[in-house]
Amino acid sequence: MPRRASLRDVTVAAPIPQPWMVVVNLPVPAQDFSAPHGWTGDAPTGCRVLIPWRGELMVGLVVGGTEPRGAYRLREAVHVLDAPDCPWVTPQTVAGVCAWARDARIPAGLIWGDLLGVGWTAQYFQAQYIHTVRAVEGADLSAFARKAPTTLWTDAGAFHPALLDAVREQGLLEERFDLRPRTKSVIRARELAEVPAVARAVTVLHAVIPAPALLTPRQTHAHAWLSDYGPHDTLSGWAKAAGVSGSVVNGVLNAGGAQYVAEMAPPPPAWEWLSEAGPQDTLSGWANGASADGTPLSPTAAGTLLARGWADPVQVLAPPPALPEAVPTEVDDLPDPLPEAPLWRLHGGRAASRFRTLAPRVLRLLGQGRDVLVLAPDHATLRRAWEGLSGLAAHAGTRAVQLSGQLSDVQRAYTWELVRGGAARLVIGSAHALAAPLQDPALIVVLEEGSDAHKLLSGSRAFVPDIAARVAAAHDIPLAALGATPAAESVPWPGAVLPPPRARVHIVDYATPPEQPTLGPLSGAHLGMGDMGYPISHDLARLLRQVQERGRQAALLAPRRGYSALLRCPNCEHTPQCRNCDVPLRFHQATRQMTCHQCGYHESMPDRCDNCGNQLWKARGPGTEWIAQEVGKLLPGMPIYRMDKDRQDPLAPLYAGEPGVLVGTQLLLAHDAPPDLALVAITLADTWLNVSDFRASERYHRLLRQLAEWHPARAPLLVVQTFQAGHPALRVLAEGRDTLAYPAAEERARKELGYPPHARLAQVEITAREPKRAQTAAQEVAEALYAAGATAQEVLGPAPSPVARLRGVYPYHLFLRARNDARLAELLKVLDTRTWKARVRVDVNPRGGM
DNA sequence: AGCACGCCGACT
DNA sequence: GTCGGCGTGCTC
Repeated sequence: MPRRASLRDVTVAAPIPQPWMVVVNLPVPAQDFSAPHGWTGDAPTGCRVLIPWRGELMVGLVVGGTEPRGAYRLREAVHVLDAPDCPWVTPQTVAGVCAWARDARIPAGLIWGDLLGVGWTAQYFQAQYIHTVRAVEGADLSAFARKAPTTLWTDAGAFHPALLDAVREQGLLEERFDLRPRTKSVIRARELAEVPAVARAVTVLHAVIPAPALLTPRQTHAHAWLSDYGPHDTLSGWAKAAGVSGSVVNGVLNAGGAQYVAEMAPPPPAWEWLSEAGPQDTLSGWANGASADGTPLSPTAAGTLLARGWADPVQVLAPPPALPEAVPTEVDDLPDPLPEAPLWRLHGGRAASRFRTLAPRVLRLLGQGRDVLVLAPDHATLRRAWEGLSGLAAHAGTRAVQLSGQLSDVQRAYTWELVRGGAARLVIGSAHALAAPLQDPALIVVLEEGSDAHKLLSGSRAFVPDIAARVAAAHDIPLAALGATPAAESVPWPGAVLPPPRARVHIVDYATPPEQPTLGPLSGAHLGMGDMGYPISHDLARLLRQVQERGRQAALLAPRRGYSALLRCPNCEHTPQCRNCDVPLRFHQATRQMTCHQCGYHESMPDRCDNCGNQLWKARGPGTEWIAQEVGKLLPGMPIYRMDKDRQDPLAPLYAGEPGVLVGTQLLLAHDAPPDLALVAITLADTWLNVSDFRASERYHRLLRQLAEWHPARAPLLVVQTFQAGHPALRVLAEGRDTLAYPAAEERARKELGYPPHARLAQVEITAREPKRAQTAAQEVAEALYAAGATAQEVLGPAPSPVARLRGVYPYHLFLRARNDARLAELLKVLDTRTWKARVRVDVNPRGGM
C-alpha cells in the first residue's frame, strides 16, 4: 500500500477538526492552528484568538478555516476573544484584504499589521484581560523544576510563560480570560468622619478665664485680645495680631493667662473645594482647579493633604474617552445626481461642494440603516471630510467617528467598539479605518484616490485604494472615488463632475522670455532665466510688492525637500534624458553620475551638452530656505513664515489676517489657506514634472487643482514659473477647461504607453548585503520569469536601485508590467517557485521615487 | 520581527 | 580553545 493511503486511514480513524488560519502581527503568512479544546462549529473568521507562539501567548486574527495539511500536529488555539457573531473584523473584509495579500504576494501578517492599529497587541491583551490558570483535577505537575500551577485558580503572571505553555501543550492546564473592568485612579475627598483625627488635631492658644492676677498692663491687653478674638495658632501670631511684642505674650503664657489646647481644626479650604468639585484625576489637577477657583493650592500642598488623610486615591469606572465631535451640517433637500455602479467617481468643484453633492447619497444609505466608510489619504483631507460629512450622521440617527493615527490607542479601541456595536455607522478615517467592522456597509468612498499619500510606507507597501476596492468587492458594495481631480485609473468609471473652481493663472515662461518688457523693467538682452529673475521672476516680484503694499497675504510653493537635482544646460535648457525610458536622468552629486530612476540606466556626467555643446551644467534644486531668503530681500519688513518638514513657523498671525508671505513645500496644503490670500506662486513647477515617474504630470495637475481650491471661497492669483509653459496639465487651468479635460487626455496617453490603468505594475526589490549577490539573485529572478513565459514587455530590469539604503544594502529593482491583475498575480507566483539567495520583496502598484 | 543556530576569522 | 560578527531559518 502506498504511504499516502495509510496516512489517510489515520485521518479517518481519528477525525481531525478543521484547522484555522490565524494571522499574527508579524511579517509572516497566516499560520495553522487547531480549534481550542471543546470548540464546536466553524472557524470564527474575523475574531481575535489567543494562540501559543514561541512559548508565549499572542493575539491573532482568524482569517478562515483550512484543510488539514502537513505531517506535524497543530497546536491548539487557546481562547477566542470575540463572539463569532460579533467579530473584530467582518468576514467579508477579511476575505477582501486576504485576497489582496495573496495576489500581491505580501505575507498576511504584514498587511494586517498595517491595518489593525489596536486590539491585537500584547499590551492591549494584558491591559484588557485578567488571565488566571489552574492545573486540571488530578494532574501531577511536581515534575516541573519551576513553580507550577496548582488546582487553585491563580493569576497567570505568577508562572513562567514557557512553563505554562509546556503544561498547556500536555492538556493539563485550565485557563480563564476575564475582561478587566476599565477603571482609572482618581483623588476623592474623604468624608470628614473618615479623616484621621491626627490630621485634624491642632493645638491652639486659649485665654484662661479668669485672668491671673499680677499681669502687667500690656499683658492684660494681650490676654483680653485673646479672650475676645482668639484662639490663635502661635505665640508670634497672637503677639502680632494683638500689637504687642513676643515677650509680652510669653509672659501671659508663663503667668498662666493662656494655655495650649488640642482641638479639631476646621477642614482646609482645599478639602472643601475637592468635596464640592468632585474627584480629580491628578494632584496637579486638584491644585490647579482649586487655585483657579480662588483657593490657592500647590501640587506639593495637595500631596501633603493626601498623605495626611484628607483625600483618597480610588479606582473608579473610567468614562469613555473623548472623541472628535461631529461638525453640525445643514441638510438641503438636494437630488442625488450620483451614479449607481460598482465603481463610480465625483470630481471637480471645491471640497465643500463635493461633500454637499455626496451628502444626499450618504444620508439615504444611513437612513436605510446602512453604513458608510470614507477613506482619506492625509490629515488635511480627513479634516475637510470630517467638516463636510460628519454632521450628516446626526440627521440619520447615528453618529460619525474618526479612525486615524491621530487618535490615541484608547480612543481607537473605543471607536472600534462603537463601530462594531453599530452605534457609529459613518466612519471617516485613514488606512486605520479600512478594516473597521461596519455591520452593514453600503458604500466605501476613497478621497483623492490618486494621492500618493494612500501608499503605506510601512511593511506592506499597500496602496489603500487597491485594498479598498477588494474589500468593497468582497462586501458586494460600490466603491466611489471623490476628489479635486480624478486619477487616470478612475477616468473610465461612470461619474459626475462639478465645474472646477475659478482659477486665475499667470504663467512665467522661463523658456521663452518676452520680446519686450510687458510687466515692469526687464534688461534688454534675454539670455536666460537669470535675466527674468530667479528664483523670483520680475513678474512675481512685482506682484509680491503689490501684496505687501496692500497688506495682503501670499504663499510660495518651493520645490519638494530632498529633491535630487537634474542637470540643465543654462544655454539651451536641455536636460539629459534616459535612452530607454524617455524621462530625465537624475544627477547624483556623490557619484557624479546620471541615473534613470525608472530602469536604472546610468552614465557619467557628460562634459558638454549634447544639444548645443555648451560646457557648463547647472544642477540645483532651490529649497524653502533660499526662497524665503530671497523674498526677505525683496520685501523688507514683510513677515515671512516657513512651513516644511524641518521648520514649521506658527501661522497664527496669518490666520488673524495680518499681512505676510508663507513659503513652504507641498506641506502647505495640509494647513488651511490664510484668509486674505491674494497670491499663490509655484517657484519652479518643473520640479514636479522632471521626476522619473509616469505619474509626474498627473501629480502636477493635481497640485494645481488643489492649489486652485485651497482657499475655500476666493480665487487668489496663481503664478506658475516654469520652463514648460505649454504643458497641458497647466494649460487646462489657464484656459479654464473642465475638470475632466486633462485626466481624460492623460488616461488616453496611458493607454498608448501601456501604463496603468491599462497595465498593472509591480516592483520586485531584491536586496542583499553584497551588491554582487543581489545582482545575481536579481538576474536569476528575471531569468525565472522569462522561463515561465514572461515577455520582454512584462519584465523591465533588473537595475540597481538609485538609492543605497541601510548601510551597505544595495537593492536591485525589477519592474513587472502586466496587462491585468490576473496576469500580474501569475507573474508574481513565479517568485514562489524557489528560494533566492537574497531577500525578495514585492511592491504592487508602486508610487513615486521610481 | 525576533531569536536561535551555525559558520568562520581573530585573538588571549 | 572561545569570542563575536553575521547569514540563515523558523515561528503552527
